[in-house]
This record gives sequence, structure tokens and C-alpha cells, in this order.
Amino acid sequence: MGLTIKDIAKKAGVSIATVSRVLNDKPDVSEDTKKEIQSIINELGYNPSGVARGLVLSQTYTIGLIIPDISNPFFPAVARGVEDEAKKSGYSVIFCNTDNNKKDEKEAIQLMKNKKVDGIILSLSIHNKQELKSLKENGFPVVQIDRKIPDSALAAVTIDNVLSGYRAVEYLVKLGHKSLGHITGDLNTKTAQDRLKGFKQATKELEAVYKNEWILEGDYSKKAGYEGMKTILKQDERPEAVFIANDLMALGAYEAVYNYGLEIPDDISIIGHDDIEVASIVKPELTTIVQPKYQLGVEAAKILIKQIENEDLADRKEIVLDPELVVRDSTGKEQENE
Amino acid sequence: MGLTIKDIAKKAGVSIATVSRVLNDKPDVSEDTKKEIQSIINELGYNPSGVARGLVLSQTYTIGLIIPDISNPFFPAVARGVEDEAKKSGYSVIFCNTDNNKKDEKEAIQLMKNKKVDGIILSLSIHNKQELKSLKENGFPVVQIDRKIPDSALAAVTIDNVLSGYRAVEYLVKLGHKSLGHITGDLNTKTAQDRLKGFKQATKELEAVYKNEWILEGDYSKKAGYEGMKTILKQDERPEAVFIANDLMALGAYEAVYNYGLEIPDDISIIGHDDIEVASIVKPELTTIVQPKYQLGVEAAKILIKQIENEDLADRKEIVLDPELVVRDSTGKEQENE
DNA sequence: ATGAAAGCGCTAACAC
DNA sequence: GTGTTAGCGCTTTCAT
Repeated sequence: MGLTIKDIAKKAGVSIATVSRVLNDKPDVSEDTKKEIQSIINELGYNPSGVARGLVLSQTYTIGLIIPDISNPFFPAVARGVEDEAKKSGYSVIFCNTDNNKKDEKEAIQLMKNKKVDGIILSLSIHNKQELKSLKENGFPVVQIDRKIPDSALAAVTIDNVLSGYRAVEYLVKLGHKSLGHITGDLNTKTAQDRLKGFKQATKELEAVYKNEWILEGDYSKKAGYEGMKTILKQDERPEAVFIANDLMALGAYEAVYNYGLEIPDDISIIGHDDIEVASIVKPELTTIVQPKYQLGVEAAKILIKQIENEDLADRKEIVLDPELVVRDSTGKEQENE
Repeated sequence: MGLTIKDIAKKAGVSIATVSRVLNDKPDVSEDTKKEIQSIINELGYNPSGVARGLVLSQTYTIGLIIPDISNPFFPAVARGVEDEAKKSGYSVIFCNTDNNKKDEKEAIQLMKNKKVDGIILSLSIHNKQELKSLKENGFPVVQIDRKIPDSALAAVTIDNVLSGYRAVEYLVKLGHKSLGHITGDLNTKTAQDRLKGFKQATKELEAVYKNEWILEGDYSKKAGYEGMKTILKQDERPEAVFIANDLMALGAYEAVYNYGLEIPDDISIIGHDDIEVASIVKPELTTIVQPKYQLGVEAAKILIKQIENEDLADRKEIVLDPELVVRDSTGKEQENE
């Protein structure tokens, strides 16, 4: 382990400055000594200390990733995107789970500062405006992911959940469905609010109709999907299609439909959100909306690294990623024009 | 950002040594100066450089986590376990995906050395014995997870897949099933081999029976489960229950059973492996075996940190974690004794 | 083309 | 109880 630049210098009979030069590919070293030193480095398996380098350069080539929970299905793909993109530019990533806990978030940021990471990618609970502000004031490179704290004036990459709702309706209308329902997520979350907003907006713009009785508040649980759909089905008039704010609720809705002796999509169409693994396993396979999670990570890392390397604070832009439609069987087939 | 120990010392009118003492909670500082310095630290928001500390202490309080792919469903929980346990002892974790690619694995290890992590938790492809050996020779703290490279003589924490097969059979037999089948995973993997081994072993010990025609090789895909079960069902004699090496294949098997107009568990019982999300969603809910993934991460971190802090190479033990049975509805009910 | 030396921010003797 | 100083492993002037 203990191999240092001195060892190499001694063995090569040169000064550490010269070794440093070849290490960093600097000019003004004769080809001969360069070759010699390189071969010694290989022979001994010398690996320069990133820590020592970090100290003198005040750059560690490490970025921090602060997220609520890596075992939440949303984040693994994000993390992978971050790491892949970071690696491309020679950065590694150190990560931290916070469970949306304010104290843990604060500590995580503190930790990252302590480790002297070159920048941070984070997804903070809404309550932690304060921390973000102080990072900003320090001119610390930061990009927010998934959730953007309002007025934070920091770079952010998010997914457009209004568009999610819009896209769902748009597709349904394209299939010829005119009357639509919606089972929302937990309306305390911005995500659920946005999807509902998109649903209403699209319905209006595309001249479809919904009734307030067809919009049920859920909470992202399978049971809520079941109950919501039951409430819809027992009404005298039913919508032709229902957009459900996540796939798990959609599965619950499937059951409700079956219990009523109805068929999907013949009697009612269903479109979900998230594309969880099951979506392609259930019958009929669930049409749904996917979030570009991996891409989210990639974009975040790109912006962050740009910030780090340009020290260009003007680069604190916001990127909003578009969700994508995954067409399967739960939404019925488009009319053939024969 | 640029706040250093010097700034604190100057402002407090003391030497940096004194500041360092209170930073590290060393004795021989008067209560008064201690208080004074602490208040200045808080006021200015000073955060000592982990990098500088790392350099002088040759300890970074960082551990490396090298895994094939964080977005593979197995690893997020493992990573969470590692991070939680590491945090308890003041360590953070830096992670790297390798896709089981030999070159990437090598680079990941190199990277960790460069970052001067205090130890590494890794899951390497079978081909990379070499790297492991060199880590060991360097006396570098390492623990392998999930996969243990034979003869590596390094600490490892793994999950007992022989026991998985055994437990499955044991439960089936307990329910009164005597004739058993098995759809294996990809038999090129140790995991699949082990589950098969456990299946055979338990069948023998517990005096159940299987026929070779009831053991079908699969590949962990849903389709393989479907085909495997179909092959079983079309035989003249059928087993009462089938152990299927993962839940995805079990789902495929469900379909095959339905296509034959049979019922689960009345006509045939099924037990899966992994407890993926769908397992509790499908009807009948799938009885399955869970791997203690989170615990795997926790144990790995525990051992690693012990190694780091004791420098006790004798501590390179192996831990084998037991999979657990999750009883649901696909295996039929135990006879009531009335 | 190469070396000597200062310094990055900190800890740990060692002095007083 | 507190300060001075060497040094961790490196990069980077500044000489030569």
C-alpha cells in the first residue's frame, strides 16, 4: 500500500518533481526518463494518492449523491445514470440515504462538505430550503433531482408530471375515448397534483370530458386503486377510460373491474404510471407512462460536472425531462381505417 | 468553503494545535478556551477537511462498494444495508458498477485504492481471482458479498442457496406433498446449482420423491417457467408441488397451469424464490423464499469495519445468511388436525 | 530537462 | 494548558 512518489523517484534516480510530471503528462520531460519512470510505475504497481492530490488541488474528483432511499425503486436507475456519466469524466460518487429526514439531510450535506466533494446531486425534502440556500451562497456546485425546491435558483433536473397526465389523456383520446376518469396519487405530493393538472388540462384542450365523480383521490396503494375503481364502476354513467396515477393502483383497479364482471379494455380502458415490473406481466399487459430515471441521473451528472469544470454559475439551468408512453394492451386497440 | 483551521485559530487567538485538540476532543484544553473555540467554529460554520485529515491519518473513513449493477433489483437493498451500517461507525460509501465486466472490476479496485478507501466490499465475477489475491497480499480489508470466489481466503458474506432449495422442499413436505418437481435457474450459475442441490438433498432426507422428468432447466425468464411447467403438466404422472428457482419463472408457470385448466394450489402447489413485488399481487399470492439482502449489506459492513479497526486479519470470517420462507397462498393449506 | 522547496489543511510529537 | 514544528503525498513555482 505504502508506495509513494518518493519511492518511484528514488528507484528512478530522479526527483519527485519529475515523477509528478510524467504522472500528469506534463511537458519538459525527456522521452527516456519518461519511459523509464513509467516502466517503474508499472513494475511496482504504484498508484498515486488521490487524497494527497485532493489536498493540493482542492479537487477530489468525487461527487456526492444525496437521495431519500436507494432501495426505493425510483432511485437505483437514477444512481446508475449518475455513476455512469460521472465515470466518463473521471469522477466517482459517494452516496447517502436520508429517508427525507431533515436532520439526516443536513448531516449528509455536512458530510459531503467534509469529504470535499466537488459537487452534489441531491433530492431534498421540501423542508430543507435552508441548507440549499447556504450551499448556493458558498458557490458550491449543486443540482437538484426529481424534486425542485421552489425559488432555490439552483440547477435542477426533474420529470414533467404535468406532461405525464397530459400524455395519458392524449393517448386515450387518440384511441377514441371521450369520457375519462382519473385516480390520483396522494394529493399532498406535488407529483400527484401535477399529474392531475395534466389530466385536466389535456381533457380540456382535447375536448374530452370528465366528471368530478370520476376523479377519485388515491394514495398510491393497491387498495386505493381498487376502491377508486369500484367507486367509478358503481356509478350509473361510467367513463370509457381511466388514467391511474401509478401502476400499483392500476393493479388494484384491475381487480375491481374483474369483480364487476367487466373486461379490460373492452368495457373500460386503463392506463397506469411508472412501468413497474408487473406491468408487463399482468393480463392484459398494462399500458403505462415511464419516467426516464436513468436519463435523469445522466443529465444531472452532466450539468453538475459542467458547473464544476466551468465554474460557470450561469450554467445553473433547469432541465425538465419528458415521460414516455409505453403502449400495451390495457387501453384497447386503435380503430383500423378500412 | 475556504475556511481552515488557521482561520479559527487566528480568530480565537490560539494556535492551530489547540483548535485541533478541541476538534478531536483531546484532553489538555481548558474549559474556557474549549468553549470559546467551539462557539467560533459554530459561528463561522467551520468544517474540517476530511481530505487533509485523511492524508495525515492515512484513514479516510470511506469504504468502497463494488457491485455489478445498482439497478439490478438485488443490490439496492444491499447497498442500503451497507450505507446504514457504515454511517453508524462514521464511514461513508463510494460505489461503482462493473456489469461483471472484468476490466471494469479491475478499474474499480484501482479507483478505490486511489481514493484511499479504508476497505472494500465487493461482488466480483468469477474471473477476477487475480485482483482479489493482490488485495489480500496488500493486507487490504476486503469482504466479498453474495458471490465468494473459491479459495480466496477473504471474508465473505453470502446467502445459502442450498438452504433455499432445502427450505422450499421442507415446507412442501410439511404440507403433505410427497412428489416434487423443480424448475431450475440457469445452471451455469452457482446460485441455480445450489438451489437444485438443496432440492435434491432435502427430497432425499425428507423422504419425498422426484422424477428426473420433473426437473427442468430454466434460465430465470418468465418464458422458461411457462415452458418448464408445461412440460411437467403434460406428463402422465405429475408432482403435487413444484419449486421454481425464481418468482418470474413461477409467474410463467402460473400461466401454464391455467392454460391446462388447473388450479393453484388445489391441483398443483407452487413455491417461488426472491419475493419480487408481484409475488404478493398475483392470485393466488405466491409462496416464496426471500433473501436477506439488507442484512447481507449490514453484515458485510460490520465485518469490514471490524477488519479496518482491528487490523485483525484473523477476523476474515465467512458468514452465510439463511434465506427465509414467506408463506402465502400458492402452496395450499396445512391439514387441520380436527 | 530537472531539482529544490514551498505549501495544501491537518495531527501528533515535543517543548515550554 | 498551550504553542512550535515536522510531516502526510502530492503539485507547482522558481532556479539552474
